[in-house]
Amino acid sequence: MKKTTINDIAEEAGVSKATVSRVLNHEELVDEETRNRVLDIIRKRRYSPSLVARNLSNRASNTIGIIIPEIDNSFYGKILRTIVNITDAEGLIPICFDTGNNPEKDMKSLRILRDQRVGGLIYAPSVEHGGADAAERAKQLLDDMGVPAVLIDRNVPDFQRSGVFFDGFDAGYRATKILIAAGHTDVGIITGSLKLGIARERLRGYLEAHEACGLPVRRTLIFEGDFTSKTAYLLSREMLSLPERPGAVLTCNNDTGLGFLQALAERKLRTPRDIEHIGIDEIDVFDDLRMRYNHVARGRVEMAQKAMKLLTAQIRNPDTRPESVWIAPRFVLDAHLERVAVRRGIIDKKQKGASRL
Amino acid sequence: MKKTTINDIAEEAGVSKATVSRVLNHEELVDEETRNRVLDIIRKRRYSPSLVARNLSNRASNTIGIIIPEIDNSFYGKILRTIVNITDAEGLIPICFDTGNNPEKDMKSLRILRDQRVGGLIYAPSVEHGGADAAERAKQLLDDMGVPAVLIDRNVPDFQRSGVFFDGFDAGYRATKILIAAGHTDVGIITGSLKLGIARERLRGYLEAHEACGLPVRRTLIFEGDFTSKTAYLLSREMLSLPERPGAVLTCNNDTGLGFLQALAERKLRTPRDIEHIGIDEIDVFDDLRMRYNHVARGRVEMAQKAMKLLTAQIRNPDTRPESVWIAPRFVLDAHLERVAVRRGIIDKKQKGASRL
DNA sequence: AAAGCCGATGAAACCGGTTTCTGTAACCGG
DNA sequence: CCGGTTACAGAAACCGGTTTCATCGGCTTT
Repeated sequence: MKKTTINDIAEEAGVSKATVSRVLNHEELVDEETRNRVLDIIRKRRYSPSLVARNLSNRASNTIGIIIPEIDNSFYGKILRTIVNITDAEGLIPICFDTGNNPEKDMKSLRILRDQRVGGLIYAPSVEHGGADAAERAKQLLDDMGVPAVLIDRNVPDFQRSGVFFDGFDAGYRATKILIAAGHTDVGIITGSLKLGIARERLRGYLEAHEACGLPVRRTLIFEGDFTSKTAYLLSREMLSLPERPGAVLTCNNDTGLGFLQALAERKLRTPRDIEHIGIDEIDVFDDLRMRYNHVARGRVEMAQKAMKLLTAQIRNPDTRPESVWIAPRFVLDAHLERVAVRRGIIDKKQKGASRL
Repeated sequence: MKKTTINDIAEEAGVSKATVSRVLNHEELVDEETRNRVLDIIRKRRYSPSLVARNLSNRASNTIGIIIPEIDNSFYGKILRTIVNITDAEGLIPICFDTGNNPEKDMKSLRILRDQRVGGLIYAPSVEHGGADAAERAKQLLDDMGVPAVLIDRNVPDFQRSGVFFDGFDAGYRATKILIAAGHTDVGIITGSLKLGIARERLRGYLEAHEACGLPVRRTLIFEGDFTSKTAYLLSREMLSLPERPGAVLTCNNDTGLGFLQALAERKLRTPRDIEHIGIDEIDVFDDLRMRYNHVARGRVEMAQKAMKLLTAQIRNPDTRPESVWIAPRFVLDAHLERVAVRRGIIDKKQKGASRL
C-alpha cells in the first residue's frame, strides 16, 4: 500500500512531473485543460504532496521546536497550547519536547531538533540547573542550529537570544511591598532553587522591598525550595512551627503555593485570618472553584503569543535583532490587600483585575 | 550561513559522499584510516545529517502525530507528557495538535500529519461532536494516511483501529452502586454531552446500577452537561435547589467535578456531611493539597503507555491486528465509602489505592 | 516570409541523503 | 601465473518533490 507520488499522477495524466508540480504551485503557468485533467486525477487518487520532500527541495522548514520542562504543569501546559494553536494558524508544525528539568534532556532535545532541521525554536531552558557547562553546551548547539530561537520564561543571559520573560523581580518586589504595607514586618518567603535565575530574581525583589521599606530582612524566614509542592510543603511546615512564625508569606510559583496551602490546612490555619499569603502564578482550579487566591498572574497566554510573534518575525526576516520582553506581573488580590496596594500606589487599577489569561 | 551537508564533508575528506554515508551508517564497510579521517572532519565541522533527507531516502518516517482536544487539561496534559517521554526513548519525534474539541481542527490536523508523512498517530477524536459525517471524513483521512493509529480515551467504533479507553461504563456503574450502597436512593448525575460516547457510557453505568439495585431512576436528577466546569456549575446550582435535592452526586469528569464543588461552596454545603460525591477523573491539585476527593482514577499514565505500546508494535509490524484495551477504573475513596464498597464486594482491595498515576 | 515573442510543456539538475552496482587492487589457493 | 575472493571506494540511481532551461508550435510584427 505505497503512497501515491507525484510521478504516479504525472504518469496517469500523461504529463511530466514538472507539470504536476506547476499545477500544485503555480497553476497560472499551465493550460486550463491540462490543469483540470491533472486536478481530476489528483482528486481521484486523493493525492497530497509530501511536505518532507517539498521542504527538502525548497531547503525550507515548516516545523518549529518547543522545549519546555513539564508539559503537565498548568503554566507550561497553557503556554504549549497557545503556541500549538498559533503555529497551526501560521502553517507551522510543532514538535515538542519535555525535559523534566533535566539538562541532559535539553541537550538531547536540541540535538534532535537540529537534525530534524526545524525552522525555529521556542525554548524554556533547564540547563541553568546543570551549571555554566551545560549552559555553554546548549548555547553551542543553539548556535550550530543557526535558526531563530526565542527563550521563554527562563533566561540564560549568555545566549544572546530573543526571549519573553516574566518580570519576577518586580513581582517579588511589589508583592512583598504589599504585604509589608498591610502591616506585616515579618514576611516569609519560599523560593525555588536559587540555582535558577527566575528564583533568584523573585528573591531579589523580596529583599529589595525590605530595603526600600527600611525593614530588616529576617534570614530565618527565607526558605530555599525547588519549585515543587512537596518541598514547599515540608519547608512550610518548618516555617509554620517557628517560634515566631511569619505573619505573611510569599510563595514563588504555583506548586510552591500549593505546598504552602497544604501545610496551612494541616495546621488548621486559614488565610488571611491567621496568616497573609500571596503566591506567584495563577492556579487554575481556584479559578474554576471561584476560590480566592491572592496571587501574581504571569500572563501565560500573553507570553506565548509574544514569543511566537518574535519567532515568526525572525523566521520571516533572519536579520531581526534579538529582543527581550518582560511581561509585567498582574496582581489578583482580595479586596483588603488590593485597597492597601492601590492606596500606597504599589499597583494601580490597570494592573489588577482577574481576567484569566 | 548554510548548513554543512554530506557533500561538504565528502569534498573536504576527498572521498565520495557514498563513503561518508557509509561511515555514518555502516562503519564496518570502510577502511579504518579513511573512516577516521572522515570522522575527524565530521567532528570538526560539527556535521550532523539531516533526518529529513534521510527519511526521504529511506522512505521511512521517524515522526508520530498526537492529536488531543485540550493540552492544558490535566488529563490530556499528563497523557501528552507521557507520550512525549516515550517517543523520546523510542527515537520517535512527536508532532502535536490541539483540537479544542472542534472537529474541523481534527480534519486540519489529520491533513497536516498526512502531508508530513508521520509514521503513526495517537488520536483522541473530537469528531463525534460533529456527527457521523465528520467521523466519516476523519476515518477516510485516517485510511488515506495508511499508517498505524491508536485511538486514546475516545472511541469511534467505525474506525476499526486500535485503541486504549477508560472503562467508563464500569466506572459509572460501580460508582453509582457504591453511592447506593451507602444508603442513597437519590443519586444525581452530571454528565458530559451525550453526543459523546464516553459520556453515554458513564450514564449507562449509572442507569444500569439503578436497575441492578432494583432502584427506580429519577429522571429529574440526570443533568446533561458538556464536560466544562462552567456548565457543570450552572447545572449543579439547579440540582442543588431542587425541592428534593439528591443525597449523592456523580460527576463525570474532572471539570464537571470542579463545577459541582463550586456550586456546593456557594451554597455553603460540604461533602460528605451534606451530600455525598464521587467524581470521575483525578484532580491533581487535591492531591497536592492532600485534600480528600472521592473519585475514580482513569489511569492516565497507564493509558498513554499502553497506547504507545500498541502503536510501536504496529509500526514495527504493520500486520499487527487492531486491538482495543479498556483500562479499569481505580477507586480512590474516603474510609467510609471504601468500607461500604469493599464490604458489598463492589470493589476489592486491589482496585482501590491512591497511588498517583 | 523571416524574425521575434509567447505560452505550454518536458528534460534535467537539484535538495541531502542511502544504496546498488561496478571497478580495482590486493590476497588467496592451486 | 591464473582464476576467484575479498576489501574498499566511487559512480549512478533513487527517494519525492521544485525549478531552471530548452524546445516547440503558433501568433504577431514588419
